[in-house]
Amino acid sequence: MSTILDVSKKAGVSKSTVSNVFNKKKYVSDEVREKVLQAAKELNYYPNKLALGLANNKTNMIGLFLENFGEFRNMHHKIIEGIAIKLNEYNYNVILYLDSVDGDVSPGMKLRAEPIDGAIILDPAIEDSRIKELVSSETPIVLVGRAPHDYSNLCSLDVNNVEIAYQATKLLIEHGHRKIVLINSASNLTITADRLKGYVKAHFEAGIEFEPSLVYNCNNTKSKGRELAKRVLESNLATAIITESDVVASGVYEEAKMQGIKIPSDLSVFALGGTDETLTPEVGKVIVDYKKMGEDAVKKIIKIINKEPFESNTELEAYRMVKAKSVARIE
Amino acid sequence: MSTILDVSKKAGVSKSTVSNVFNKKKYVSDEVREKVLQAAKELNYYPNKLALGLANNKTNMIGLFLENFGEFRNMHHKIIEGIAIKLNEYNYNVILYLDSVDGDVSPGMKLRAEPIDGAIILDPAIEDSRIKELVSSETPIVLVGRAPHDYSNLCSLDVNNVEIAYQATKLLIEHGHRKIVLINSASNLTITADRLKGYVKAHFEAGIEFEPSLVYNCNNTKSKGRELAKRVLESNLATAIITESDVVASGVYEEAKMQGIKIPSDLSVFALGGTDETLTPEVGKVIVDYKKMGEDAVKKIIKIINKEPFESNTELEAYRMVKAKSVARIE
DNA sequence: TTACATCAGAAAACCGGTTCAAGAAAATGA
DNA sequence: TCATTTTCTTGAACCGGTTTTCTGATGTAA
Repeated sequence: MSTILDVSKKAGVSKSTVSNVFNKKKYVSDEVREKVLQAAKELNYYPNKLALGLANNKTNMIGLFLENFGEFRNMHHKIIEGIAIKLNEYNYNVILYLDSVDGDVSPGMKLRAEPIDGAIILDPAIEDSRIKELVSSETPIVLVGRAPHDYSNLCSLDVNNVEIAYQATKLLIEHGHRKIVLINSASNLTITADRLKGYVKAHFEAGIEFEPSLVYNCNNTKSKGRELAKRVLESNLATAIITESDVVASGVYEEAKMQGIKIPSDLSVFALGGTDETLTPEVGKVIVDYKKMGEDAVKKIIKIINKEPFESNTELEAYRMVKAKSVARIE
Repeated sequence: MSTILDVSKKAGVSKSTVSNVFNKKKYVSDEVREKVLQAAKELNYYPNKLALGLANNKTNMIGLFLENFGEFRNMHHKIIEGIAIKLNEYNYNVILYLDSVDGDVSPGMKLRAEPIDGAIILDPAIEDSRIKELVSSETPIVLVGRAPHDYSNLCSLDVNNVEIAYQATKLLIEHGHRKIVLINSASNLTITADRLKGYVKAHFEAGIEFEPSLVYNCNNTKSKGRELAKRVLESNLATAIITESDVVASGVYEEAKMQGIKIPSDLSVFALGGTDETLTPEVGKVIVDYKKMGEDAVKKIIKIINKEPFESNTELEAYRMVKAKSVARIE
């Protein structure tokens, strides 16, 4: 690769002049400009992005942080899609970071001086080392999900998960269910706390005692969902299962089929988060527009970077509830 | 953010000594090392990645290039997933680039001096400006898909799309079909040429004349697939449709439903590429393990970067054919 | 005691850009 | 014609690291 120095030599001018030709910050005579452009063209010159980033303290890169569970979920795919496409419009690129929420950082090894102008963090955890580190390096941050309490000043956007879990639980209770298992998300996430809150609230309002042993945690994978479903179904203690996503719900479906349990006649199922993928019978669920969430996250981070005014906490309406054939009335 | 200079001052040593403490390239006395580590800790110091990249000519970033059609397909999601997770194992990150295949580059504007150690390019086109530019900047490259002819020396990996299209077409011919529409991928892609080749070959072998008007091109989206399906179904000229993906197939399904056309009794459908998403009736298709493709692409690019020996062109077996209920015998 | 390695650490050059202060040449004014 | 301003261009410093070269202090052998 040729450098600005190569161009300047070839054109017989100084580095600064070449820089001025490209950045148009100072007036350069037509004659000199032509020489420089010609030289640049012949040498196939493009300014090195690292050097640009170092000099300008700006990289036009946004970090997207998601935890590495060995597989992505549909939700992640859609958010990545929304973010990447939207960032492209703003002439930014996205860097994916698959970091652990509770990783420890030793000096000089794992680095948090990343070449990014801002960070979008998915699945914020209650104790989240990623947030801690990025805050300490003063990187602009947008959280997709609720902020943990010690960082409630951070910019975030989310659907109202308390409300969603509340509505889902209420729906099942209204259908006569009393033993409702909740297969919640991973226990360290803020969303998990919110969902539990809604679940408990619905029970409380209906005068049903909250039974902690009916609540499980699951790190979002189909196999883990299936494993939990197996335990639940074998113990025969529930008439309904609320799952944290449609992926986990499909694990429940599979396990139910194995055990000859019919949905919804023997068991009702409801998924708290999902995309528009289909199961048979169609599972009742809350469909969230994750692509839009990603797009909105981008709009926010760009505003923060450009120091424009922005709404600190946005509650998205980007979801709708599907009351489908997987929920039956009992008694 | 504190810099190496801040640390060196605080520890009362020179920049180079701090660098040596972290890189362990030269012996530093225990006493001095302790002082430096202490200072670094107090200042919460991490080396700046841009500066590292500039000095070392190595960023540990890989560019993933995909074209921006406004939406990703399942295939893209899975490949991104495989690439991101695998790269993480090698301690690399991935940067997404949503560039146009035929974009033009003006000096100083669009840049191709990206901070990446290598590039993985999806959906290579027959005339592909991304490849051209990256080759000219001597970036290590892996193509996911077949290389265009003028770049046949590039490293690539792909399933055998000629064979897949051939088998699919043959299957339909064996079921008695004579008017088989091919809704192929976008006309500028190498995969499109390969699929057409297989389609033509099967016709030739069966002694059926190839009819160009039965071949359509489609840029991979459901809506475009549906639009084409409408034209095909209204003209009533086919007994079978081969689509380039299950996404397009689902567009065909929707349109068929609208027009009261029954699959497979009125129309057989076969998808050339897809993931394990389900349609009803299950569509006959070739399921490709795109996640594995992504992983293999990573292994290759890492080998190239590390100058280890590697296989230049890999034909993946990461697919299987599903002969499902969407294909019926006619006559 | 002198001669010569050895060694820890400092200083300076470099990676490839931007930017600021300053200088030379041209243009303007008196 | 000379002083002053304006216009264009340059050199040097800077961004934050690494690496090569250099220096001064110590250790060892003759």
